[in-house]
Amino acid sequence: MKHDTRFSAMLHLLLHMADRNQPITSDELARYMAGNAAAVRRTMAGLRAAGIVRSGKGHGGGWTLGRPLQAISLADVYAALGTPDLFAIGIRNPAPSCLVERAVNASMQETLGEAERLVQARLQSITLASIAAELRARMAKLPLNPKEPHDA
Amino acid sequence: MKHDTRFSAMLHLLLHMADRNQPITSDELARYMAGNAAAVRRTMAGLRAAGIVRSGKGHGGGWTLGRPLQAISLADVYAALGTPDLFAIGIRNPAPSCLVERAVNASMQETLGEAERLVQARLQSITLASIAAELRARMAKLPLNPKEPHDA
DNA sequence: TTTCATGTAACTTTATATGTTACATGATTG
DNA sequence: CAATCATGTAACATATAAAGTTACATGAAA
Repeated sequence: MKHDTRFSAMLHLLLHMADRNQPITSDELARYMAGNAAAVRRTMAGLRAAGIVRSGKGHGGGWTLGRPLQAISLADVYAALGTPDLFAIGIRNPAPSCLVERAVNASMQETLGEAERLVQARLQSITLASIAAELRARMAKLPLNPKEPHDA
Repeated sequence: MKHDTRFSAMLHLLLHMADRNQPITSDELARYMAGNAAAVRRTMAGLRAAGIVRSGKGHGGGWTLGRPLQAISLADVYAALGTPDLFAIGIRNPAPSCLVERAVNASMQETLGEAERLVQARLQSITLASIAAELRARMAKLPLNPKEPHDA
């Protein structure tokens, strides 16, 4: 089954936007994710509606963050995308009259529901700032590069 | 995103097979799940390879359970289907050179991985016998009622 | 007024489960 | 043995949704 990669892509782009004081155009964002500018605008539209990003037209236009990284949880981003289906598997008939099938549905829904709540709780607890912090920690461990002094 | 309903469908069919001493034909199973006999055979093929079901040709042929309900965990069934993708969402680029994207991937994989382990543990702990037991408990609560037909 | 960039609609492409058709294989029964 | 039944499997069609693509209108900046 084909994956929905919008969530992953948006997180990536948001972090790049945070790294920049200037607005970034859809074209440049599309290059970051090896994708298409129209698709960027289409997907980002939900984030704009949620106040996560802002967009500007014309010269000097493009996309900027709508609020600081620590005020954007992964759950915010996920919800802004319309809360896409989390699972690739699902029940075949949601309202069967067959009691056997109802029992199967109940069992699956219990398990998947619990997993979904776990994911939701995790997404709420992680902000873009957390990921940025982890990113900085990783970069500190890399071999010397011109920008950073050596560390432990 | 379209759901993969094979897991749900197979659980349903397996429980019906347990209710019957006789083999059930693909045609009848297809009616249970409002589906197609060839699709039943195709999907059930994996379960047969795993020893969960047996099939017989010709007169009196059809599908029977390969072992008792308590010896079939939901994880067995899931694995027999080829361990289909659990999540509808995924990372856009599994091996990016961009460090930002790597950090995003790591974060998502951590969360989804944990949820997947939870689901896997649950599926291992639930057997078809557990579901059948819950089903019997539900039926005991119903008003007395002669047999009901199945729906489509 | 020219240029740049978004906003959005419409269409195409792609991937995958599922539906469908067809026929070979093999088992049972008369 | 021959007819019938049911699976085994291949091949192709369909449906759906993300993602790619194209086109053009809108609006802002220089």
